[in-house]
Amino acid sequence: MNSPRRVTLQDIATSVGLSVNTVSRALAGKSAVSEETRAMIKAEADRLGYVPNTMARSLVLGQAMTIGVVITNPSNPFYSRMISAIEQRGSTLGYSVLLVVSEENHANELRAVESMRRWGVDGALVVPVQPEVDHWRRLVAAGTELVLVNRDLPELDCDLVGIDYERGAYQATLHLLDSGVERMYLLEEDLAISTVGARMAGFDRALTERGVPAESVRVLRVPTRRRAANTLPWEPAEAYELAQRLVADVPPRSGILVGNDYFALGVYRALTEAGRRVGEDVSVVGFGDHPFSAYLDPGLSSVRLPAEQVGTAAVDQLVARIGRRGSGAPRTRISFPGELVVRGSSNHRQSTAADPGSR
Amino acid sequence: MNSPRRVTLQDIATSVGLSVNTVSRALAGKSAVSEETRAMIKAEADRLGYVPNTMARSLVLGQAMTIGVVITNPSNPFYSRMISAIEQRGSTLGYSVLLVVSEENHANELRAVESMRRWGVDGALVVPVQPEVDHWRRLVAAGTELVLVNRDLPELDCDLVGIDYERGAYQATLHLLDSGVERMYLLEEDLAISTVGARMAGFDRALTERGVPAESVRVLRVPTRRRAANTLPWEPAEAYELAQRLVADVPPRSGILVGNDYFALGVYRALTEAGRRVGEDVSVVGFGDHPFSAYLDPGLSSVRLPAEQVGTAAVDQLVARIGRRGSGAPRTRISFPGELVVRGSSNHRQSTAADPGSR
DNA sequence: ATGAAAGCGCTAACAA
DNA sequence: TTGTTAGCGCTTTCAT
Repeated sequence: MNSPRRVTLQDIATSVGLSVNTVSRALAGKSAVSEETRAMIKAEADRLGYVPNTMARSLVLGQAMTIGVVITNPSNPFYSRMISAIEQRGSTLGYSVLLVVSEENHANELRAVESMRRWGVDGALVVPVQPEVDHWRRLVAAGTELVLVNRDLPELDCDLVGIDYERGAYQATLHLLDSGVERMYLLEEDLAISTVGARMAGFDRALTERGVPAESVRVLRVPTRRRAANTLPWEPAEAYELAQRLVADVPPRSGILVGNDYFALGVYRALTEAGRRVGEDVSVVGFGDHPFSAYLDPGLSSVRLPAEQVGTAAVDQLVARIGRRGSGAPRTRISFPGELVVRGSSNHRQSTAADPGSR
Repeated sequence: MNSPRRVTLQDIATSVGLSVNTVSRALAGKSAVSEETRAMIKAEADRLGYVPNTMARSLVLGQAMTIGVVITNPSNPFYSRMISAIEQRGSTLGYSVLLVVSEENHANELRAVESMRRWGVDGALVVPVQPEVDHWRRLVAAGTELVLVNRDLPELDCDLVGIDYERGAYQATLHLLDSGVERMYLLEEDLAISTVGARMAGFDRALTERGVPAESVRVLRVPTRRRAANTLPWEPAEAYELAQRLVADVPPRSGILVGNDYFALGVYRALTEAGRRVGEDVSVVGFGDHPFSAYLDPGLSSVRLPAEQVGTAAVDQLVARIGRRGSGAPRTRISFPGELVVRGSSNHRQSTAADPGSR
């Protein structure tokens, strides 16, 4: 009933009548062991069910073989897909993943830093909550390699792997204007993060380029207060309420760009309830191409974000950093393009819904 | 530039001119230290920026202070919410989370077991992929406490924390029949997992209870093959294709119960394209109450699943087990009820959409 | 090719 | 109250 003590190198050594050292080298595939002894030792290790103790190994080697992952909100499909990719890529490279969820909460980030330091993780992949950087600096100062993911922290001098939101927003805005939109709205998250700024910049650039007058443009921030402990920070409900108030103002030939597809849900409902038809007199484009977006009616045009690529590249970047520990290599910034997927919500010319197979 | 070596107990000891042991006890809050020395040591620890080395601590204590979490697919909102809850609850109780993502893939589960054993995690929270249990047995035999989450493994004698899907399906089916449905369809995942079986059982129970003739009932399995590496295992696309073929057959006053809300997306589209109106001549009810479900048009009725409660309870159960290590306490099974949320998709009597605020 | 010894950073038993 | 010793399981000198 009671679980037997874990098998150690010592157990194997005793069993085969050799020293711990030899067993260690045999199992590690080092050279200085005769092939027959090695085979013998391996067989015995198997027989006893030996599993190396990572903690002991890490302690002596001084490397944890672990990367810390600090995510704000796994319920965001973008992050959940990223987590999968990170974990898979990490394990391929021999790293385990220590996960901390910040829930957009600073206190949890402090907790994360604490945890990373205690474990002595080799590096951390971080989606930061706030512009504040002190705690991250502390982590870096302690010798942990840090790679920011998706959100940038200008004050922090370290690698970033993310998305080119500026360009994504630029293209999406152009697309809306090209499809005949005359008035533009931008609904954005009310968070002080780089992604929002980038999208706003791209939005502005497109408008300027096309000479859209300022009075035809409105930027609105969707409150991100939480309704309850278990709700998403980006509630469609918030966008819905905001859009409800907006709807009366929104003339035909309007375009609404929203910072994430959840917001589009609220906008759809507000418009539908007001008797407006999305994709006909009002166009909507979102960000993220969430799993549901292709299946809304009409299908939601959205900027698809390559979450897996970001996750994989982030791990690669981090592991590369770990490899050349504290070499002071200049910081790298990788950004992947989003891909605008056009569907019925912004397709004035053709009124049919987009092919769902296209997602 | 180069990161300084980590501060150890030894460093503090040298600095204050005491032994490592005293420093250890002072910092651990043990009794046998005078209050002034303790204060002095603590101050020095702070000054030097001491952070305890968890690995060293775990190695000597023989407990990893870590729980392994094996999840099939974080992109499922149910699991992503659960992951958050698990991580938060775990950290409250002093446990870190080592995450492995199986992606519904057996090979990844084997990898997970390997990883858990190497790290010597104190316990693991597992959403199993397959009925096969050998590898889990191995993990348990190695002394790791195991709690199954959401999906049961009848052959494995260990704790389970999940959802009462049988009852959820039973109630959802009764609800459909009560709203005037005469023909019933069940679209289920094509996976050999307990949740599917439970929902089918609940479905059958309701039908039997109401005396619905067998010829008025059809159960269909939605293929779960993956279209590409980055797609969800539960593609709305699969449900869509299946529903397309089904639509011609589906008479008015039909009810469709689907195993998860993603499937409902495909069903909605198929019905809409065929000119059928969801919630009028065909009712649909899903499972999971995903974030988008309240915002579909009409709102999707769905059985809400308390993911956070499941996650929290699972951690509590696991930690309790860890506390009474190998005491051979009989296995526990906790299941939380789902809550049917009725919206426009199954509300024949009232044709208006449900209040979106209700989610 | 193999073994002995030392030590990673920490805690626990036992002395003093 | 404090210090000494030993050891968690492993790897890495340095001998042999």
